[in-house]
Amino acid sequence: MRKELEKVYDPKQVEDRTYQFWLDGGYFHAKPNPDKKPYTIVIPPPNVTGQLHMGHALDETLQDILIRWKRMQGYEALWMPGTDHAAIATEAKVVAAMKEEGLTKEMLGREKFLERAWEWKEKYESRILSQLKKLGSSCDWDRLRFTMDEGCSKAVKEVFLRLYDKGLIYRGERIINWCPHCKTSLSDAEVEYEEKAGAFWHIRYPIADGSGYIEVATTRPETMLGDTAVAVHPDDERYRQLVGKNVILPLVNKEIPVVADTYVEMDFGTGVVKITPAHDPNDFEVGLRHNLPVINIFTEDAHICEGWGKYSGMDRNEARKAIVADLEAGGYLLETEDYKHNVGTCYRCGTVVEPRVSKQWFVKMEPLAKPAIEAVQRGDTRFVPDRFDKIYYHWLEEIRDWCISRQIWWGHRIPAYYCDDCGELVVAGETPNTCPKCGGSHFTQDPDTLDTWFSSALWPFSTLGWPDKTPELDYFYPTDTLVTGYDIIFFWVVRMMFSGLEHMGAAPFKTVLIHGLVRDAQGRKMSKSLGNGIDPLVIIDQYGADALRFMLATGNSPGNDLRFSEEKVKASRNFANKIWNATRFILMNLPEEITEPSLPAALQTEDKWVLSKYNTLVREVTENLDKFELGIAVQKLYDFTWDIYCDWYIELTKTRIAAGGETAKSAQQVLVYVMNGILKMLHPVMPFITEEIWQAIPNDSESIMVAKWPEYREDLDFKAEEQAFEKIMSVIKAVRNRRAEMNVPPSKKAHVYIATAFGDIFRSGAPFMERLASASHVEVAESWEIPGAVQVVTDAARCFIPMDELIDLAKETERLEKEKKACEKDIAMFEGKLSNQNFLAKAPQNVVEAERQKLDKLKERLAKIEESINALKK
RNA sequence: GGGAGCAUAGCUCAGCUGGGAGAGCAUCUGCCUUACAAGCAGAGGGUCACAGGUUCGAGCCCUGUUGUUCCCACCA
Repeated sequence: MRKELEKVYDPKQVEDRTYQFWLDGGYFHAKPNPDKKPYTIVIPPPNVTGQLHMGHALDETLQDILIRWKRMQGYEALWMPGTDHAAIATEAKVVAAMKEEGLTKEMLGREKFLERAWEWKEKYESRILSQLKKLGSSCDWDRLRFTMDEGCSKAVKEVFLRLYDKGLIYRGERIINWCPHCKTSLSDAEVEYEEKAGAFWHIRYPIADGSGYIEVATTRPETMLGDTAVAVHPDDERYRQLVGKNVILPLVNKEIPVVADTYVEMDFGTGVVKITPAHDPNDFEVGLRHNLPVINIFTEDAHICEGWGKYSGMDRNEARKAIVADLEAGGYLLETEDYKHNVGTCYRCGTVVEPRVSKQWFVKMEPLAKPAIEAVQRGDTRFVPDRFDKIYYHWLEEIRDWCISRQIWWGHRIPAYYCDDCGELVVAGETPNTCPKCGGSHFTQDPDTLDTWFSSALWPFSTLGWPDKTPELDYFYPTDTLVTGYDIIFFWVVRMMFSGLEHMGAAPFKTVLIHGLVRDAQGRKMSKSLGNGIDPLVIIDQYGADALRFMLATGNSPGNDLRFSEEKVKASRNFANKIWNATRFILMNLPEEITEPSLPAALQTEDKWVLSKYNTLVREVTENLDKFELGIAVQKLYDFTWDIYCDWYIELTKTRIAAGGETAKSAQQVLVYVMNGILKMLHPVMPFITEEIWQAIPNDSESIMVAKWPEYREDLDFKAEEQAFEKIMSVIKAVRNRRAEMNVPPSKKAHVYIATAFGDIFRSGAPFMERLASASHVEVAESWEIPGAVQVVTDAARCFIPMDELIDLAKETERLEKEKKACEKDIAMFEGKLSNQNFLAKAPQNVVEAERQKLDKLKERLAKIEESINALKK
């Protein structure tokens, strides 16, 4: 007995059960298989801090579409899953949670803190994994990884040692970006610049010899405590005589020199810059050039250090106010102008970053960046859309050394050790036994951890077992497609590229498919602070995962942002229901003997029409997917399924099914065959409903997941039948149109007389016209003379519908005259084109031929309209 | 300061290598036609931002302009 389907598709009754069915079947698992070609995607590992948001939903949907499609095409398709420890973000969350209990990191100590962090990880990792499963993601869960698991940690350590040995990792005192809230250094990529309203304070610095003063303009008066010079441009006539003299630093009452440096722009501000090497990256450089002292005035949380009198202990904002007030009181403040400027903020917490001089670990980027640029230039890796390669190049060309050490506890600890006796630095995989310098035997490990992106950079090979030589690494690397948003090209894509090239000798992926951001209905970025985020799980609960996935995949093109709209989800849900009901129709009276999707020996015209259309669809959808045009592929599937298959073909089969016998059976076979193919092609986008239906109709595999992707078949190319059947369709459409214009209800049937040169085609199509064009009876002849009938004209036929009571002869003539005019206008356009010698000479032959055919059809139609007008006049 | 994207129906967006402008939603009309009212059959609605150019032919290619969004950049 076949399964009965409910009247309305209910995702809730299907999704979890179906997902479990797939897990039980082991369909997600991939392993090295010499008989198959590999296809690999590594997941951008979601952070263990968070939960699934719409951006993830989009990212995972695209990946799942690709991986399911390739799996069906016969590839050994591996989707490598995992999560990211998200160093700073997670640590901040754990600290915040501890704060509620009145605890701090220091109170707990490193070890206890890490225990808590691991507990956090377990809890939130399992949450996000279950959310990924709700979406239908077909990840190989047996291979689940975590950036801090044993294997990934081993890879991280190995990479650090290798780069250090090559001289590509070094430790140095530099000015770096410091987040006073997270209390750690940040890399350049982790700083976001925001335009903020500020002020430009003009301050008088008296010249030490009493000869007057010099006017300095600054946006950061509070840092003046750390000033160690004032700089002017060497060519600046105004200040030339002051270079080499000293000025007195107000409030501090200390003499500092005036130096000349080309860094200063003469025509900006006053042309005089105060130099604070400890708290500004440019000033730091100037300081190096002029051998200026570096005076750090801030604590790690951006409060003024001890030793600055009443300012000590103030945070930087309080200090600014106090210092400005004191400058004013002392007569040093000349002017305050409003000023907008870019301020660096921490990408995790939004706090204004404080440049700070400190000892950090760095990766030397130039030698790594070069091969990464070349790999894309060579075409080893391709961005889709390709405009992103410019962004990629630009960033790598401008790249500065990467600060990789972080002053937090949650993360990979830096494998560097310092001798307790002599301070000697030893970089090693584990604590050294003896100091190579002094022979001491006690060491302290560097307290810092690595940038979270240091481990994600290795993700495409660390997850496959590197540094060990595993069969997986050999088989699945390089991976095929990386799917990610443009917002993390710098953080992640770039770093995976140079890491893969450096350590594996090959770029980590062939294609980088870039998608945009998911925005809200008003086009705003979804964010926590705006509270406009939409929880994918709520949408799944309401409309089903398939509807959400379909919505995310459709009407979207690579690299572009996508606006989330519940309306579109509803439309997708309706589509799911449409397929569901089409299946119910198939099953309603499907004979038991049809047990597999195969075509009947004898095909009728409409069968060939639908099969030929279907065949084209197969070819196009596959081509679109090959080109990563997922949105277009999905749109075509939608159009075919709804319009061609449901609205036309199913309706056409009804007369045959009602008739019963062989004709019914063959229609049902075609119905099953085409539905089978539609389901396969829709499966990557709508995995749940397609599996559920697959199990209910005749199929050829135990799960649609492992069904074979449809292929184009020469023998299903029926161009002639397509054209023939479209003649019938045009008449049906024209009659419907006419009736609708006249407000004739479908229940009012009418005779239709068809005058045509294609008698056979129309005679065979008569039953369809009866059913679909409300014809009580159809008669076909070469010509008819039926006075007073409503006339409908296509290029292939004239139709007469005797509805005397409805017809207004004058109006009918007027309408036909209008049609005639429109037709003549079109003809004139094509004739113009086809009489243009240039067009004939230069346009491709097939285009000319196509235009000629269109013209011929129009002429046919015009002739028929004229006949009809003449008939009316009689 | 440099770079990029976008501008197409009332709204949200497709439109593949240039060949007579599309979808969903919304609006209007008529239908409970035994798969589906989450549906069916129809209709209206567009100077494809603007100005030039290339071409037999431009929504698509080139140049410029305007509007808008974003990325990058050390003008204190």
